[in-house]
Amino acid sequence: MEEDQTRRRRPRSDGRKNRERLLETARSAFGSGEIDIPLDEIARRTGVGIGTLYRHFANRDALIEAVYRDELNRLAAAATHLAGTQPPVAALRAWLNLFVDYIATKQVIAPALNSLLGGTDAIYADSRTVLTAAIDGLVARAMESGDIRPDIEPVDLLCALGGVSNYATGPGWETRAKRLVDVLIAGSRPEG
Amino acid sequence: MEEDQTRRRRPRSDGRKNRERLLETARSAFGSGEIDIPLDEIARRTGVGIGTLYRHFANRDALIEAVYRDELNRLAAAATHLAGTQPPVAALRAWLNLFVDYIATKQVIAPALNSLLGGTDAIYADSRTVLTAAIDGLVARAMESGDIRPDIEPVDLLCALGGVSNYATGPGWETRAKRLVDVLIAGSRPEG
DNA sequence: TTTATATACGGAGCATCCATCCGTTTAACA
DNA sequence: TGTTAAACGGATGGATGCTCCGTATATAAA
Repeated sequence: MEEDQTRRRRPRSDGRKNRERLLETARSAFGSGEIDIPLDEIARRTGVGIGTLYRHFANRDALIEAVYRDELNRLAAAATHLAGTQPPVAALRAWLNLFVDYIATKQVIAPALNSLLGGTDAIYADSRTVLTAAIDGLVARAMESGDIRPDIEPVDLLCALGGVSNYATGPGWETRAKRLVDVLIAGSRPEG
Repeated sequence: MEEDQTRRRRPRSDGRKNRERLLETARSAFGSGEIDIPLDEIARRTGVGIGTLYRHFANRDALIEAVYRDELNRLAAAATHLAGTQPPVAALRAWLNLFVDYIATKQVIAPALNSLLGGTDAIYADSRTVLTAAIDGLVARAMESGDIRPDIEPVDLLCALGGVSNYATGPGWETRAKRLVDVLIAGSRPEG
């Protein structure tokens, strides 16, 4: 009794629930610094089998992506809001600082930035679109107003900040990253 | 028959030779893009046992470090040379571009930048010293001449470039990194 | 309510890779 | 040439990612 492909059986309740519980376990583990926690351990803490984890998330990156998808969306929303309430350069600066804060609190995102900013991994395609759209919009606005050179590649600003976050660990990290925001913006102004 | 510790038996010829051959295999593999090649495979291609590889190199990072130690030294020497023959900012710019070239040709160095620029790994202590001394010297010179703000952390420039190299892959990569060199230098000039 | 079946579950098990250990071999030195 | 420190090699253990498939169950139809 094969129905039309478009009309599918409703997702099973236990499936949705386990997915949510896995996400919650991962979020908690990542948030407390256990960025290298084995996937088996996440499954164990959730109280499900490893097979269940893999049915919901194809691999580690997919899990990370799912954990941070919401927050990335919020970051993107902040860009829209800033663009509507602040002058171009101020908005860009504020958002870049937000980006630094975001990485600072979500350390697990740093390794994932690889796939997020530059990778070809299809898993991150959506999040990448969201993130690049945010920075592109802010930079484009600043270019139109003439405050930023027109030959800047917006994503490179994020790459640079990601580099400092990735390579420079330790206490002074955030300060250095925010100083780099200043340098980047100053260096992106039109010459002369 | 314990001699003085300072007078030791000469290193065995097969030992030195195998070490060199392992380095050569690794250099060749890394250079052709096989940056994730298993250590077993490097041993196999060299025609030695895995135990031999590990006697010469404590782990993967140690091997990478050995492969690139010479070239890092050459990069550092270039900094000294540039400092002696060019005005401060020109020297800094030229060296940062060299740094980009260096990463571009030795892609394996990108993952290793982690330990190199910011890690606490003792293996990289020497190379890190060499590299930071090079950039510190160039930046200090430009600060003295008043061409660069005094609050810049020199290594952060390398971190930023490393970020672009790490996250932004693909054909246009080098161009983007070199444009970032311009942005970084422009943004590092004194305000006003 | 009963039945049929798509969907989800669980975890044993395979594959990969890093790193160690230890019995055997060999080059250096007297 | 004999002694011995140094090097060899690969079996092995441990960690982790991911798959496979028999079992269980929620959902929808009868």
